Amino acid sequence: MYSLVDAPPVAKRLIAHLDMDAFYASVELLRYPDLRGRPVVIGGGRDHAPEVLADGTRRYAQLRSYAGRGVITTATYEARAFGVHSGIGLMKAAALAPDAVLLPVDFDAYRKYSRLFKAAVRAIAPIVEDRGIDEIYVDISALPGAQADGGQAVGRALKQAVFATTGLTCSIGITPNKLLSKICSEIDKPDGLTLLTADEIPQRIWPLAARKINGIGPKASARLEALGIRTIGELAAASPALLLAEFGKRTGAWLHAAAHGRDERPVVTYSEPKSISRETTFERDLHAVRDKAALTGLLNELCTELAGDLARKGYASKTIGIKLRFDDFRIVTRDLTLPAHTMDARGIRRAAGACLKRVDLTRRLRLLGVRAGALAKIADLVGGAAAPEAAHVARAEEPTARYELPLFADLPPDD
DNA sequence: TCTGGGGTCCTAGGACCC
DNA sequence: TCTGGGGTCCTAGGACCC
Repeated sequence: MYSLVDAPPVAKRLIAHLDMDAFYASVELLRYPDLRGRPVVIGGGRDHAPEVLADGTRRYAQLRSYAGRGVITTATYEARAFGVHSGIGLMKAAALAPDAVLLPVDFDAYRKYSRLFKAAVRAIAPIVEDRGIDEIYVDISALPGAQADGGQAVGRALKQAVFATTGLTCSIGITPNKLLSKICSEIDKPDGLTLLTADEIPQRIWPLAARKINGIGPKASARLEALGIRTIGELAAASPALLLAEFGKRTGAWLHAAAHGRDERPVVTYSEPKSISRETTFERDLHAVRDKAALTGLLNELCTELAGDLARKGYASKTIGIKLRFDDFRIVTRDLTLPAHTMDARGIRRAAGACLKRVDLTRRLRLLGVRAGALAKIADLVGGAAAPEAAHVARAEEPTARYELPLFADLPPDD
């Protein structure tokens, strides 16, 4: 038998969630420091970049001058004071804050700063899980000194390193798991550092809205509200039987565990992509017959871009799908599993065309997308003995001469 | 003048096989 | 003739996240 008294202390998990503050907007402020302190929103197309005047000063586009279908990607905290936030349409935002500055999105710049801040973190704490361009989870359990102060010093060091490398602030939550850390990183935004232990859950987590739990979205929170459950504490107090009856076995059990702050998911440092896609919303709604040429051109473009993405990332796809959004916002998807993996624009285009034929295209379209799923690394496919499917890879060089493009045709006019 | 683009995961039914 | 089930793949839709 082991003696519990003599056993070495078991290291508790300490997980950090690091979230960059108003990331895109903050990157833009590095470039345009004269905008600091002003309401600024990022979004829309390419046509509202600042204009440099003869005297070297810049003239920025104002939100009131925007016309189009874009949404806000990020807003500075000054802009958020007007009630504008990510996700809302720029037209609607213009009504709320007409004088706010509007800047176009520049993903290349954001990706650059994303790489920089993640590298700064990894230099201190190598176990990092990517959660998109502006946030990460970090397992700091085994870092020197972390157990002694619950991660306080490590958290400060991470913030300091991120700021030193990028000039940007972030907010960090440090708790025993990802679920709680995600909640805590938001508590003291911007530039916050929030530590929480399991025994503090009732006082600090339970008063929060159930919607704060990552995974409870608008639908689930509405269903909870219908049950009289608004806070995480009320969710924790709800009978498991009720949750199971309302949400099913899996989701019901998860809701109960989450409300009690239980989450054993590890920090995952690498995962293979499951799908790669391209989609575009048109400037105006298009009709399959009347706008056939435009739609065909856009589809070809999307397929070509998708093939480029696959090639660049080194993947081939066995399941090609399309996504359509109609003028009434209804979304339809179709997909097709191929006999062999492909990475060829023509092969993708052919499969997308076959998918498209299975959709009623009477209504006008707002969005068109193409997706490549069931991915395999090209190296695994064409590689050595461990690649039984090698013979079935459709190469880009393969002739596809017989293929023609009968898309968006053979349809009755709608008016 | 509503509502982007790129993802993941889950559910559920039918086909097909054992 | 009826009854039974498990497992996997494919497809479509939906919730949710950044």
